[in-house]
Amino acid sequence: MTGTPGAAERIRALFRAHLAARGLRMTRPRERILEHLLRSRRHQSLDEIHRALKAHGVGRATVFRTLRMLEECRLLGRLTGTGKAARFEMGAERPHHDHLLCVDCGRIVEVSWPGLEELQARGCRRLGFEPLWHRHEVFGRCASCSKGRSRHG
Amino acid sequence: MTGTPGAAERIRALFRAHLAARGLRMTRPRERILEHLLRSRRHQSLDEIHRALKAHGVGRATVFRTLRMLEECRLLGRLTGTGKAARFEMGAERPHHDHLLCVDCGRIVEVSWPGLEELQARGCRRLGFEPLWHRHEVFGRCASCSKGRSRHG
DNA sequence: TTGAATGCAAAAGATTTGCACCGTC
DNA sequence: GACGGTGCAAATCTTTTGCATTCAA
Repeated sequence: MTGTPGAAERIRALFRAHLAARGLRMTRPRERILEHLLRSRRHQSLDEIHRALKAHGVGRATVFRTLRMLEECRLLGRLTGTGKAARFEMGAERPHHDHLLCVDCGRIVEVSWPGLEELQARGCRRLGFEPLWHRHEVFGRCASCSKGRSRHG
Repeated sequence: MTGTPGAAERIRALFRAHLAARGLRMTRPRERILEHLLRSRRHQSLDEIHRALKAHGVGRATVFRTLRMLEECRLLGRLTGTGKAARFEMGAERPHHDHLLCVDCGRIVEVSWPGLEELQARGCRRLGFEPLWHRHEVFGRCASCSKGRSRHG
């Protein structure tokens, strides 16, 4: 689910390194959360992740705190979307990756626009702004919803 | 505070039209909220706007509902930022307008990158995605915070 | 006069923390 | 034993709604 093979290993390693670097431990619940994120579909909310794991005795607070950690080391990205609860996705560290969100059906399409990233980087540089990460969400209608609309008015 | 002179008139007119179009009324509180947004600094939270107007008897719910209306007719934009409460700004209808948010000092810089918008439009078109609006927030360090950092380590 | 609009207060949601107990080094 | 980790439940913070009353057309 994270694209290139080996990406998962890399993410596991990076998270372990992040933990080790500050004297923290890789525990069973943390492992479960990470594995769940690596194997299941993207863009889940905290609540969905918790529901999927509570049968294994993983608490909401632990999910919350683990997600925060993963965000801190930039392995996890957060989407605001149109709704209220934030949604998460692994692999936010890979570059050139934005989102198109369909306001009709809720579908989320991921896009890579390297030219755009470059432009952004250049623009920041010109202002002396040091970019760390970004959030780029385009709201609109996906191909099929757009089609359905123009047909029916 | 909205840039070009005449922009305020235009926004007032558009809001009135939006209300009229659905049989709603321009009332005193709504006017006050709109005027406040037009004259004061951008990027205020619902709470800040309410605090500024409650002395005039404008309630929190009214601010909330009016902001929602302004968002609906795309006269108001919403920033998610890093914190919890959303921040708002008038004039989101003008194109080519993104945000750089300094994670150290909280400063928000507005930028216009027409090339970027164009690239985005082209990319959407290629996918049959019909863009309606977007949110583009770059998190990082502004020039002065960045400078301070490299000096001190 | 009539239906929309308002402010208040409370509900509903989402996020975050305190704490007593558990597990690992 | 010390210290981090955990789940639960409660606290906090934000967003949203119900309702009796007021107001604009």
